[in-house]
Amino acid sequence: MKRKVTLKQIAKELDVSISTVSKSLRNSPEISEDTRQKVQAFAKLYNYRPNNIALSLKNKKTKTIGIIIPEIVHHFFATVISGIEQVANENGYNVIVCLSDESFDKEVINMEMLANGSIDGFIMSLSKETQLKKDFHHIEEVINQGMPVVMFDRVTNEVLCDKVIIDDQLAAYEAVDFFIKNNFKKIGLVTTVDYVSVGKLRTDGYINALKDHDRTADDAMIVKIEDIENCASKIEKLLQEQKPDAIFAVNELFAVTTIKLANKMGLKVPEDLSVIGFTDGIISQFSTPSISTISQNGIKMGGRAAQMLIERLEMEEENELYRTELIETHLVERESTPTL
Amino acid sequence: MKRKVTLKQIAKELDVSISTVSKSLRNSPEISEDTRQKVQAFAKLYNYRPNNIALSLKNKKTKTIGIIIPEIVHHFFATVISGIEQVANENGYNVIVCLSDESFDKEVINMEMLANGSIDGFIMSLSKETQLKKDFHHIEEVINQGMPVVMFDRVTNEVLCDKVIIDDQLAAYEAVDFFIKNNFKKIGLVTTVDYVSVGKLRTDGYINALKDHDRTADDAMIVKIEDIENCASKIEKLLQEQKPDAIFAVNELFAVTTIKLANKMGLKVPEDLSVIGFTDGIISQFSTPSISTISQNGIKMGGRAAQMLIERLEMEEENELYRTELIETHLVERESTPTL
DNA sequence: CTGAAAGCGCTTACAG
DNA sequence: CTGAAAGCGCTTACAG
Repeated sequence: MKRKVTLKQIAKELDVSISTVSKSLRNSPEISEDTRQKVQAFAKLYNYRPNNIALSLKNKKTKTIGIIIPEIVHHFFATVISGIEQVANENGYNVIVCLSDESFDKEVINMEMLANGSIDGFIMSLSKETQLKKDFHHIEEVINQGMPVVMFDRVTNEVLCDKVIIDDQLAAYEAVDFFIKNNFKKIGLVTTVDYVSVGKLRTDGYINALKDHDRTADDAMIVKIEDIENCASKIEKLLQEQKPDAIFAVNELFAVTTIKLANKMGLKVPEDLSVIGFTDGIISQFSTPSISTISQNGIKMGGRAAQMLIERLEMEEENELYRTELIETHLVERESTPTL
Repeated sequence: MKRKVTLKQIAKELDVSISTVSKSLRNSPEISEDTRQKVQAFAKLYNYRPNNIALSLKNKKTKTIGIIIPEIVHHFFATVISGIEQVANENGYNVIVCLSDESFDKEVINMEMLANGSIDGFIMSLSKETQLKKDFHHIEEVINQGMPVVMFDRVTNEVLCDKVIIDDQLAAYEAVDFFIKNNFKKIGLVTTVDYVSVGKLRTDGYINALKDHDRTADDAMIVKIEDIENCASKIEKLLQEQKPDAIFAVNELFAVTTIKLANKMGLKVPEDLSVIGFTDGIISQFSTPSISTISQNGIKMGGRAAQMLIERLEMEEENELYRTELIETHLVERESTPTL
């Protein structure tokens, strides 16, 4: 076992000072060609690499980004991480990932843990519980300490910081508009409870689309789901009692569940019922029928979030001007909507 | 903006030494009740938190685990991370995630980056390219420097370290055995190229199961896929020319693709063709028909890997005795196999 | 051209 | 009971 070698050890072996070794390795012109070469050769031989932790302490920069997301076993969040990773790596940053499990307390604990010097800035998406409580002290505090935060997807207006989102309302509007333009009469909505920010926005988009076409949104056509585990009965009821000819679902899981339930009831998709989901994930692609959906490019979102954070980290002066970037979406037509 | 406060600042404010502050906060009995209280009150007021980086440098422990995986946009790996996270957090560790993107070079770079003091140990699964090249120097080196490594899923015998895997061969054997016992005659295999370790083992399991029942594995019944993008034609050919009544696929994607192709050819699953996949992921659960599969509990795998790593990190003396743990698997019967 | 000193933020053995 | 010193591994302004 050969432990990692330090400047100190090299200095001792070569009988020079630590400063000399350090400068030699950084190619300082202060040092004579001769010793520089000697030191570099030795360092190479022993495979010297500077200790990241020491550098972090010295520079007061860790070159690592903290990511806090509700869940990782969720295709969308996984793609976002992937996007962040890529841009981070290109810029010499690493990422440290913490999961809140949709819990406010875990979100707080994780943020505090990382905020104590482990990272340079955060990229995060709020947990459901945080959105419900509307308590953002932990985030405000971190920002107040001068640590930049970029929020994505599940964001809040109550915190001033950079954000990257899609236009959830518009995207939902377009999905419903598609149904209306194609002569669907009874358009149902399967959405989340209102405190989930993106769910609420998509619900608003649905309602607005109907309004703009002189239809009123009928509460009976709207199912709001709190807990994915127990969504079946509510959706079934909607299908049975209202007999919609189209359903807009605010995520993949709701969409695929709707299709499965429809199948069980003897309804064919898309012949008897058309379905549009949200988030172009693995389920939409591979289920049968494949599901038409609003694309939500997680890779791009993550990439933009990382760029925004890194820009802010490497900015000369502080800048109180925060941006909110929109990632464009579009409707991906697949088998769950008819080809017209 | 109130920057994070340090011991030094507290010491100055309170007109005591840094040592006194440090000891007070750690409740050292060396310090008088009086000053201890004073210091603690002040620290609380200013929300003092020790700097992780400074602690890491001092203790030569970062309390963070490095994870290197081929991809994160892959349900199985996401569940493993989730499992690691949980156990890590319970033990006061954070995780830093790097993706190799199936590339040898990225795997090497990421490992070197993290090995320079950023983490205490690795949990990793080999990239395809690494498995193809069979070059494990980067891993050997890290281990030689005294940094423990735990490999999971895609492992190699050529590196001595702790490992956590499933019995891929046995699991595949059981899937094929299920087919044989239920009187399927023409059992096809959709697998990866041989250099992917888990693919090869599953292929072996398939072959052994047939042999043990006095059947010979017919090469024409086996499709080995290099690149998921171009697998369709090969699978189609198998279905058309060999007319199998059952297919064992070594992952979800192969399984769902097989089913979709079969559907396109007018074959019904499970009536005309039974399919068993591998990895109990989101696709198997939500596709129509839902897919029978060998479960592969990623949460548990990740959890065990984290436990093994943490145990080794917190062990008193070095221990050259490495363990390989098996996570049990079982066949999850769903709609893609007939209920008998 | 080389090296001693100070410092990043902390801990702890030791002196007073 | 308190504090100065040394040290984790590094960098850099400064002295010689």
